[in-house]
Amino acid sequence: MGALDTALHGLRALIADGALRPGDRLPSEGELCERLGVSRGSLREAIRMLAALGVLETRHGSGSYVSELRAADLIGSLSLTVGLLPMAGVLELTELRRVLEPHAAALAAARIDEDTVASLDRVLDEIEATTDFEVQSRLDHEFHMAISQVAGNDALTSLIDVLRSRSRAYRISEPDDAAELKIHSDAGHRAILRGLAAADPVAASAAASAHVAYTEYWVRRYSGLDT
Amino acid sequence: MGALDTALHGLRALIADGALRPGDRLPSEGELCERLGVSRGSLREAIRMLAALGVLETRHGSGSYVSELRAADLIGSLSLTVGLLPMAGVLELTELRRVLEPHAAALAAARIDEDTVASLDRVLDEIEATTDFEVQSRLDHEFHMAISQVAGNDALTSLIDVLRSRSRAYRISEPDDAAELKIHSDAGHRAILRGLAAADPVAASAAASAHVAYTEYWVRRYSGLDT
DNA sequence: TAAAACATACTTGTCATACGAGTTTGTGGT
DNA sequence: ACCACAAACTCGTATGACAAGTATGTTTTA
Repeated sequence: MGALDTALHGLRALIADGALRPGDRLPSEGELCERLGVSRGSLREAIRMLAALGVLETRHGSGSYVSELRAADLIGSLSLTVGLLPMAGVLELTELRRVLEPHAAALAAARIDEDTVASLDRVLDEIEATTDFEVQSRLDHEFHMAISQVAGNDALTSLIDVLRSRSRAYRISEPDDAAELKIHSDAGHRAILRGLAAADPVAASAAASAHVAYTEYWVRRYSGLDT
Repeated sequence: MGALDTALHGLRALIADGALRPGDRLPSEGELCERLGVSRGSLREAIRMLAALGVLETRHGSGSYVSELRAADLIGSLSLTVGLLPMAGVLELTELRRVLEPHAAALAAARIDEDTVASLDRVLDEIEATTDFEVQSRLDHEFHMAISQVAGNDALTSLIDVLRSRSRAYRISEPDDAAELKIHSDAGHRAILRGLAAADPVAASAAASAHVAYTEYWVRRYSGLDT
């Protein structure tokens, strides 16, 4: 087994065995090198791998720390890479959204309170009022994230966030298309919010499903992958 | 911006811009160092991060290559870390399974063919016949992965695999509990397969949902987290 | 006494160099 | 045409050195 694997599995074992718990500071690189029997370069490569996966966090001059190991954070580590997926992969992810977002909407409908409904209503007012694409995109993200947060599962929220981040990166170039998209999108948002306000999981779920399906339609159309 | 970030974003940009496509070999480390203006150590740390996330693959003596960038592979990179989640996180993931596995079962019911049904039937025969926990675990995994593969979305299969890998790691210590678990588990598997064989998405989905719920019951019971 | 300023030790960040290990390639011989 | 082999190239690992940032304890100051 190479030095990098030794360091990687050694560090992972320290966490898995409970010798290092969430929030703990790792021993210094020098001490870890001695204990694991690898050079500092190999050790640092292993630390970087775990940091990329959301398990460790390194602070310059202070040390490396075990993260809180929340499921949402580990899932969030995918956000760096989903932006690299080719179009075919984006469609696979959109299919996951077609399952997860309706589920989140259904859960949210059962738990949402009046204040949150009012808050989301104001967000939709803003979206409908503006023509700035950047503002629309930001508020759209805010709307959907708020819903999945109400659903109460942080891992679900993080996963939906990661999946949505890719579709969000595209923008429609044709003015006519953009206008059509906005009309349908605004209507879809209102339908979702009606379901939430009525505490009707079935209605909210159906509206969310239709909303994702409509997104998928545009992704296919602009990627030239419709069959 | 530090040298590591320079290298990381530089490499990512090469892929995002299409200068490097899936399967391509990266320039040698020496050349990349010159081009990006960082030392070899910093460059290697960046390469390791992308490798941990499933974007790059390095072969000793040959070079580093861009992976196929399949959504399933990127999601699979989580498998190294989900094993580190504390129990509370496992329950969050189980809730995701309660959405995804029924969905996969429903899709599979609409697409499965007779040969696959027969194959799964034999797998269940084996599971029911053996008392070896390791064999049961392996066949159980085989059964569930086959179903999600039939569903036809590799990203979904990979995600379910990652989520299941954590629950799979536990084993029931009490003999009486293990026997009870096996009886219910075997019955659950049969119910799922009946739904698939009948090409009945609703039945398959409901059976899969019950199966995951039962798993969650045991996870809660053995983690002391039931409320 | 309390607070601010400072010096010191410690930790991570980066770089340079060297050599071992594995792969690829081209060459020469059969 | 095939095989054997050597050379060149690539990644893997180790070491040493210094810069940059942080934490801590001490000294100075109000």
